Amino acid sequence: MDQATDAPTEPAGARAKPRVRDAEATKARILDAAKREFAKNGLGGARVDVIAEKARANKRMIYHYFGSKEGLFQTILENAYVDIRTAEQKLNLDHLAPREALERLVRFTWDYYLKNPEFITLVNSENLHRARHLKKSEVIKIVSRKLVSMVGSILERGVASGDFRAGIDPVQLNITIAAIGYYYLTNRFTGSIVFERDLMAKPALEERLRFNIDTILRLVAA
Amino acid sequence: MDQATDAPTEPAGARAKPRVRDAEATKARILDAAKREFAKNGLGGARVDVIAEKARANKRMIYHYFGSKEGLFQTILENAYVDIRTAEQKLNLDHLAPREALERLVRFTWDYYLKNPEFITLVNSENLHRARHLKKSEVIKIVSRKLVSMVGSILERGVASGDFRAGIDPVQLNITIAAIGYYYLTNRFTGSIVFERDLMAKPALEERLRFNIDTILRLVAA
DNA sequence: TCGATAATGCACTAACTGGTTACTTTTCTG
DNA sequence: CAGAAAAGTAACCAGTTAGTGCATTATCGA
Repeated sequence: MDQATDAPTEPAGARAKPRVRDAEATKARILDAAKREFAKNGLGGARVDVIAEKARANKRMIYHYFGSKEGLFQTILENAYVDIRTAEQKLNLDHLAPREALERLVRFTWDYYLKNPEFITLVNSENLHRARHLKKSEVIKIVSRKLVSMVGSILERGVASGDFRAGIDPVQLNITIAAIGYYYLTNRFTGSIVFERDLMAKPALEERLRFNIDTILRLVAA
Repeated sequence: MDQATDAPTEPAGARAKPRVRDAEATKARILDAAKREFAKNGLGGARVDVIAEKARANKRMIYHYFGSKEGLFQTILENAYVDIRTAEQKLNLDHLAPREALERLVRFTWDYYLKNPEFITLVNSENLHRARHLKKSEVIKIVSRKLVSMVGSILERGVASGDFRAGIDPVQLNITIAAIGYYYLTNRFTGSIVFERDLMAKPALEERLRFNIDTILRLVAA
């Protein structure tokens, strides 16, 4: 998706000819534009014409490559999940002390949501549609299992080292780690009104991250 | 909204004449139908014609009473917030021991989300629209302050009694209590796929509530 | 009982929406 | 270099959408 495809109008360094037509680049531009549009307006609110325009592509191309608006959404959603799960795996937490590993995971989850706000909105949109698209995906389950087992092994190591208490369900912990960051950020607009403070101000964000790390460490502490 | 208005075609007990025309009842039916539709499909996805039909009212009535689709949404959103905040105030937690009071609040929040799933979806929809409608509301701030001060006083009492540690921000605690329930329920569809278990099965719900109470009590414990 | 007012219904529209048909242009292969 | 295949375009379509103009009907106070 973010491969180094040349802009279609300028010549590449290696290739002599400028590719005026570049299927991969067009596809990538469509996916990028669509991710933004779906994130901004949801599946129902996003407009195919707008996506085509922002992708500097013809609407027909969207139907050529992705079949339908929903097909496009499904691709983007699947990519979004694979992206975050891949990034998590790269954290390499196995060689860290259990408490340190858990803190890193909480911090990563928070930072990822902050830097990729479209992930949250896409997931929200998918849940509004009762996970209709995700149901069809097989790759989701595979990458998700890795996350659960990752948290599971941190918990195990923590129990063995005496840092964590026993009997904690990795899935519940996983959900909680996601929840305390996700909720804060997805509801940042209503939250800022309800609590009468700018939840997205830098000090507020830093305070929340500290609070979240604290919450999780207290939750697992022996 | 849920006042005992007579169905427009049947005679009331006290009133002799059947009110063929009943502005309040029509309004109430529109609000009820709209709440369901907006919750099911979001602001963008909801259809005014469908709302009118389900409310057994003419579409013209919606524009007569609420001005626009967005005006209708705003009314429903405001009502939704007032409803939950009112229910919270009725909990009367002041005379309970701090730990007991906090557990009750976590339990109430969870139960409320479970019984009123449309609240979550309405809030999600409003955040997709950057709280455009909530911004215009004044009553929201008033009812929200009561919630924050309620949690604040539980915390104070807990610190005084030696049950809770000092220095916890009531707003952060509030957000966390909401988050651990809200996230689980709003993402129940994708969550059930990602974690390969039915998150809405009765034992799963009970387990989650127990886990959430535990999370909050450990978070505040001295 | 009458007339003002509020409630209601029908038919309409202008703009939009996802999706398609028919066509042109570029690229690649033998 | 021919011509097939792939990439790309513009105009269009049928169905939908929020919103309205206007006539009608019920209610209620005087």
